[in-house]
Amino acid sequence: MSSPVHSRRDLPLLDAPPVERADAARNRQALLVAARELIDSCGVDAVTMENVAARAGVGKGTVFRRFESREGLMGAILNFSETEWQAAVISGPPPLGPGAPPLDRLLAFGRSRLDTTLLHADLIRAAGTAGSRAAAAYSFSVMHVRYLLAELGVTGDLPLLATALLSPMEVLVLDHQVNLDGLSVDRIHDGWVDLARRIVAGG
Amino acid sequence: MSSPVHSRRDLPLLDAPPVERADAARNRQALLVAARELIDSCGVDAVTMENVAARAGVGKGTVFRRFESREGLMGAILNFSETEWQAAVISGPPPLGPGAPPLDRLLAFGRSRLDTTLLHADLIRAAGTAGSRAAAAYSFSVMHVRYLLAELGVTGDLPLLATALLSPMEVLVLDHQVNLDGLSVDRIHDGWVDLARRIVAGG
DNA sequence: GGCTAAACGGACCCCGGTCCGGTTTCTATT
DNA sequence: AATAGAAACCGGACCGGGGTCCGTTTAGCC
Repeated sequence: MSSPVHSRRDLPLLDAPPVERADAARNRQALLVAARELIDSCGVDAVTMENVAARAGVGKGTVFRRFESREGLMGAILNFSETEWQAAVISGPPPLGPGAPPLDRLLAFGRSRLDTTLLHADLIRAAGTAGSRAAAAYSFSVMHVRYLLAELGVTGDLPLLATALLSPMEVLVLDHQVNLDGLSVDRIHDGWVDLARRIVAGG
Repeated sequence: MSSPVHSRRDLPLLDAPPVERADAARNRQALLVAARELIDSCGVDAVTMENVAARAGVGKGTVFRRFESREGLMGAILNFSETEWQAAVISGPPPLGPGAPPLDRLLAFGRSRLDTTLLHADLIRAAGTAGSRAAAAYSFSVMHVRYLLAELGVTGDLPLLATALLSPMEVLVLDHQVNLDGLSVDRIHDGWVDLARRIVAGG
């Protein structure tokens, strides 16, 4: 059935992606680069699956095989940008990073997340479900806020309280407030700080 | 230039919709009915602009002229369902309607909004921007919560606090919690009550 | 070099959205 | 009441883009 000697590929070791073929990996890179360039030069709307494919010199089918859907592609690009931010939260300088008191960290997190969301608004919107939530970014935020709340001695259903702090930062909500209600970013931020204060003070 | 006697149509009286022609109104009705039937029998996904048009016995262009877009059509249908709910909030029996203490009303509002959102989840999602927000439904909710908060003596940026209470009820958030995180509706509700408590207690 | 599993590509389908020439409704006028 | 004219409406051909499919090619392994 099989030889007594196994090459390294024989044990999947439970790695979810069972290794990607070289050409596949090359194309994935090329596609990400092509998409990024398109976004930078012509905006998110110019990112057509056919455009991206053509620019990367591959067929349309390949884009879908690598990224599942347009949203998936956007999600992948977004993830790249967000990783940087996550690093700043995990190991950057205080007060966003570790080293400052929990409350300072929480407030810094709020401001930072607010700015980042607005900065990537187009991308997040285009990434749909794979955008703010589901993707790594969201789980990470929940985890982090939850941790800070615990650190602050807040008791209760922490995951839900974290959601309460995070959901007002959803693109949809922010978009509405900024573009339709005409609220300033500063005011929104102040509101969020107040919300955090009330939640923390609640014990 | 014009006769000294004016028929009633001569003064627009600032009515936004300058009156709809009879056939147009008839088609609008027919289209709404057709769409509703399609949703009830085959689900939201079966609501194709062409399907709806065919079932209503009109051309595709007509659907777009009446409802602007698919999202617009969904929004129109949704609005219909939501009107009922709004009536219950404004003038229904307590504690949801008037007559109960503000806190009771607020909590009843939370539960009711939660259930309603989940009930119409498909529709709200399909209505996109015209769904939970922008549409009448959203502004109404903000206004109502704001009013109840004022009644409860809460001070601060009331519109933002209202948003803080409303944004955890967005379909996107709820969907994620229920379908991905596997949270029960009751737990989400309890969490919301706790959130309301903290916000009100904050003064 | 030969074999298999995976990747490739582009033709194809479906649906949302646009457009414009023909038709219907409404009002004013006789 | 009949009619003329214009504004509004109608329909369906048309377009672009997301997503699927399958016959063909290629990378990786023996």
